[in-house]
Amino acid sequence: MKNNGASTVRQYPCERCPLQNYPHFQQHEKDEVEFLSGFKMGELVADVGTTVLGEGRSSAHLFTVLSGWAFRYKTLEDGRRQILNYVLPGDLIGLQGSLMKEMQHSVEALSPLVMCMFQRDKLPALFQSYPTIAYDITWLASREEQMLDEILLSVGRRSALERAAYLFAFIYQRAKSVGMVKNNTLMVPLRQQHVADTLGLSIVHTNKTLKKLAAKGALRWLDRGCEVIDHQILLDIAKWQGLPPAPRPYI
Amino acid sequence: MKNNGASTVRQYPCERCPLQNYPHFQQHEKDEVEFLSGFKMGELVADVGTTVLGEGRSSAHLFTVLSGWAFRYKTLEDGRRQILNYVLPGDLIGLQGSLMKEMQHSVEALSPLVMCMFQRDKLPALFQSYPTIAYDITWLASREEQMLDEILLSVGRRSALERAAYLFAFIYQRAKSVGMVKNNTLMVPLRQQHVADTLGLSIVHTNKTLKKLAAKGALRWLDRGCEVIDHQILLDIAKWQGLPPAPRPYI
DNA sequence: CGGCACGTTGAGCGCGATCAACCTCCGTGG
DNA sequence: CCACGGAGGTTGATCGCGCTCAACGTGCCG
Repeated sequence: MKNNGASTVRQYPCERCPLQNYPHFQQHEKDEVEFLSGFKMGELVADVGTTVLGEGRSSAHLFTVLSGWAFRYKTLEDGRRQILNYVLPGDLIGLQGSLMKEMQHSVEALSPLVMCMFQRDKLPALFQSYPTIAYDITWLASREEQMLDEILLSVGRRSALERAAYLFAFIYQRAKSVGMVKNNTLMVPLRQQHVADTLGLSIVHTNKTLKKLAAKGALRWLDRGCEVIDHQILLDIAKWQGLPPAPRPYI
Repeated sequence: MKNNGASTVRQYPCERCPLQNYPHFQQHEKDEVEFLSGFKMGELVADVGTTVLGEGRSSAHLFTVLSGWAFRYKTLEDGRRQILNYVLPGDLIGLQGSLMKEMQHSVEALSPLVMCMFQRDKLPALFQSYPTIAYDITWLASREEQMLDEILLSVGRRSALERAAYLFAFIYQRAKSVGMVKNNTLMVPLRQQHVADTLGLSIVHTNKTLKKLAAKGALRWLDRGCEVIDHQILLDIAKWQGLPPAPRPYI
């Protein structure tokens, strides 16, 4: 929950954007890259625990994550927290804050986070001059909505075990598409409290549910975070067929 | 769940779009209205129970609801259903299907539904020629995401009673902004099964929860659907401050 | 008239919450 | 160097919200 664990640098020019390396991502035309170079203000680096964007604040910026993990969440007045979704490389954050008056959710870093920072004011100009990029932004907003649909289905209608299995299967697939899976294994930098707040469960019951998943050989809980070992078991438990593999844009 | 309860007509020219009448909506410039006139293919009228858009199908169209109620939902393989959100006049449906390969959720009419139908193919042209409308579409997508965030928080972290109260307070506010509230009272055309599938509860428990809300004087359950009487009580029970009132676009 | 959709109510059960210890690890300060 | 405290994880006991089962009521439609 730190607020000052952030600093700005400029290390990656858009022509050598690290996101280019993933086959899942659609590449930009030369003129688009040029425009984006001007749209980009620099990079923001955030430590673990830093609140990148805060509910109620009006965000002056729009970000694309270049590397690292984060999560979006909301809280009720009495402190109950719901994690809405996780943020991985290539994901856009702060769009709501750029379009509406203010953010209605917060974003916190789960690992050291490198973000590409854009100027909110220039968004209308982007829509004017680069309709293909505007289309991509809309696509990304629509994808976020689609993910939320799935998550809501899960929280509303799956049992605790199914829900947990879905969560890790979902994260696994997304992480795989950005090269984070090594040897069919993925390290997920979550505390059990994060898992609980994602699934809408108590910590105690989350702990017991994770033990069951571990007993089935799907994952292993470690010192800090957990390791997804068997993706297929998770899919089976969650009765989920997985994400449709499709190329996706980024900005 | 009918599939054929739909027919097309063309009754409202865009210059006399019925949505113009609501002060909540931002009006279009003349040239935008002209373009939208060409983008619009006609109107689609659907009966109660008609599946307007189906999960897995690729939708050839994009719609704006002109009048009536509908809901978006997803189901698990074994039939468990989760209602994701409700669709009211001014809301856009089918955007996911227009941007991605296929729809990942279904939409069903809750009342006779009149929709303005647009051609999916022309969406890129819209982005090319009318960036302000493109911006509005992105705004609407972002608003849907924002609503889902709230709903997910509710399903994940609120008790049954709070959740039910939130649902009706939320619907009340949205309906009010499109002139559906008369005498501080709103008729909601839902069965208890819809409420249950929205809240992630069983029908039996939903029934008991609604009785409690009725006992507190917040609403009244009728033959077909229910009547929201006291909005403030709902807000109090849900511990919710309500939606920030803001002008919104439509297309 | 039967059949169906929808709502209502009570009984009992179980999933997941809460309470309460206790553990290990680790960073901090004496 | 150790003492201490806090964060995170583990485990058992008990509670209770919400589920399931079951029966019955009502109004509507064929």
